[in-house]
Amino acid sequence: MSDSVKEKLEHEERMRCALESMPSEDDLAELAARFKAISEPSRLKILLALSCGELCVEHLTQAVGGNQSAVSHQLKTLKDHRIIKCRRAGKQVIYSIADGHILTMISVAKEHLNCHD
Amino acid sequence: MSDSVKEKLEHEERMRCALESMPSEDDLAELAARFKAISEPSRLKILLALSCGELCVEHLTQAVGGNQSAVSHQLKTLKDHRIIKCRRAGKQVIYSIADGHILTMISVAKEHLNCHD
DNA sequence: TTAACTTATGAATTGTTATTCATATGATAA
DNA sequence: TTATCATATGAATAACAATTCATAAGTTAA
Repeated sequence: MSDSVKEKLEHEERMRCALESMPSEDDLAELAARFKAISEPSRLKILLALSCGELCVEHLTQAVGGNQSAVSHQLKTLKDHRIIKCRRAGKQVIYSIADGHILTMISVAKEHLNCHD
Repeated sequence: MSDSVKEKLEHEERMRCALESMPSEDDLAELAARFKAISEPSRLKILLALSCGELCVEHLTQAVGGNQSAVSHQLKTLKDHRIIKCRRAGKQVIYSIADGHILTMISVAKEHLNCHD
């Protein structure tokens, strides 16, 4: 079999893989929305801060250096997409990273920074 | 030491961690921009397709089911952020995932889908 | 139950990003 | 060198998201 024919077969095999393993439009939209929730500097800052452990809104506001209202909106966005979760402790609401997958993402992202580029 | 005092100290320790480990504004902006590049349904679709192996533009266009121009713009965005890379093979340009970190991200994302939520 | 504190929300403005269409560029083969 | 195929780009419109300000809602202590 010639190289170019082999290559063509390989490409077809990959296309099959790509088409078969493609998630549904709904799953895809949700996944994309979750990435988008992470992909905003202030919200990413919040997540990096939370990767050290749970924090209340006031502390998060200090950590990201914004104003309280903005941070609260950002927290809502992250919570709506189940990137973070929260619990109440008296007057305060304490936020934390929702699950291990998200933490892995944030860690990989951090690594990426410390890598070289 | 009372529990509430212990907790307060813990929070202060976390704040220190959060503030100290926070990347520079530039790094943060770049990281966020890279997440944003991933966080669009068509671009995510492209990346999921490429996680099966390299593909040319025409095949990618079929895989994401869009039009050629749109896909090309999306590829440019991904390439500009070094999420994907490309090589030319005759008339065709063949795209692939840029590095292992990105592939890990995509894999974690896929897992997340197959998990339960 | 009122005052003080912490967090959340709605609405408006402003800023960003995606998609489309038309066309340009780059590569090959006749 | 021209015709054809594959991909890229610019400019415009259309869709979306972020930030701010004002204010509301929950929680505690006096």
